[in-house]
Amino acid sequence: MRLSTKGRYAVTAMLDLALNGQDGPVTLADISENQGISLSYLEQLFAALRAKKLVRGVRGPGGGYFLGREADEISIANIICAVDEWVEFTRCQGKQDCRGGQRCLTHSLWDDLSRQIYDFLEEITLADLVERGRNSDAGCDKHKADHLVDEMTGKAA
Amino acid sequence: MRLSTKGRYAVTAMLDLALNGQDGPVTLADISENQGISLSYLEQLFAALRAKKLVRGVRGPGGGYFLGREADEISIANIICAVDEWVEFTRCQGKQDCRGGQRCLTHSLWDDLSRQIYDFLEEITLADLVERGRNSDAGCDKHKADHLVDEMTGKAA
DNA sequence: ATTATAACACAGTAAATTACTAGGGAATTA
DNA sequence: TAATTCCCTAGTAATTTACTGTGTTATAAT
Repeated sequence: MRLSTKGRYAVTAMLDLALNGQDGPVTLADISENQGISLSYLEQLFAALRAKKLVRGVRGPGGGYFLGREADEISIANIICAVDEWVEFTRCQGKQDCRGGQRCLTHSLWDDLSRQIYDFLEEITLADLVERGRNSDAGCDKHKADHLVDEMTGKAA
Repeated sequence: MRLSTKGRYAVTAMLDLALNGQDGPVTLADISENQGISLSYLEQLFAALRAKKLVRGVRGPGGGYFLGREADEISIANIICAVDEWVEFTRCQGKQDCRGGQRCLTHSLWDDLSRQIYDFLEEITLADLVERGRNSDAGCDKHKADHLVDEMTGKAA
């Protein structure tokens, strides 16, 4: 599993579609404006999403993008895998020697963990996130985010 | 949250420590050998792990590294955050305008998701993984199976 | 038909990150 | 004293990220 800012761009863009795609397609220009991502980079990301049928494009004036299927049928794992190109888990899988050594065990453990992370993200759909956003008054909870950052960086005791 | 091969290197290295650090310290040279990571790159990673007190170094002959605390007190999130340097979640946190617009909502949703992923990885400790490895006879079964398949299909001479 | 719109496509590129090499030092043990 | 191992810094090739630029094609409105 791989989770980077590129994956975040894809997820937020798809969220944008899920939120605004009810009445007509959403243009990449809109998403670019909303999310602060360059238009051409979005086109690159959407080429990958399109290839996995996660979005459907409509050309011409009044065109734009729709979700490729219902929001509750699109998992976060789907989105991230589409743009973040799956990386092989371990090195010893193919050629390498793996005669019951330490290396193989740690790699096997990593595979298990990686699988767990994937399963976790597979369970969360775009619809889940949208629904969650509706329930919490959310908006721009800056303090919550700050607190989270503090926790990560070990500043908060 | 950010999850890359760098994070994987750190986690597998820490697993190596957890598995082999029972009777004496483990040298980076050993880990380098076991995991197939360059020594100097490991030193770079361990500088970060050391800074977060996740490992403790012992110099001189017979030296090496110990876990900084018990394996059940070290979460996967701890490890990944140590080496993968936390990235800011959204762009609208500081300066940017955030007047309840679409942008802010999607970013807030991403924050929620990011939080969930963190909490998930915070719950899994090194000890959990080691324990899991002990229960499953694991080892190299997958590779044994692969080899079997290869034999069947005549790939292996 | 013409024109504007927007997806679609591809090439190039600056910046950042990854993973590594090189060359030392400092602490510790034999 | 010598070997070992952590520790530190600087440099760097390869890759990825994120973006710019320049188009072409499909469609809708005029």
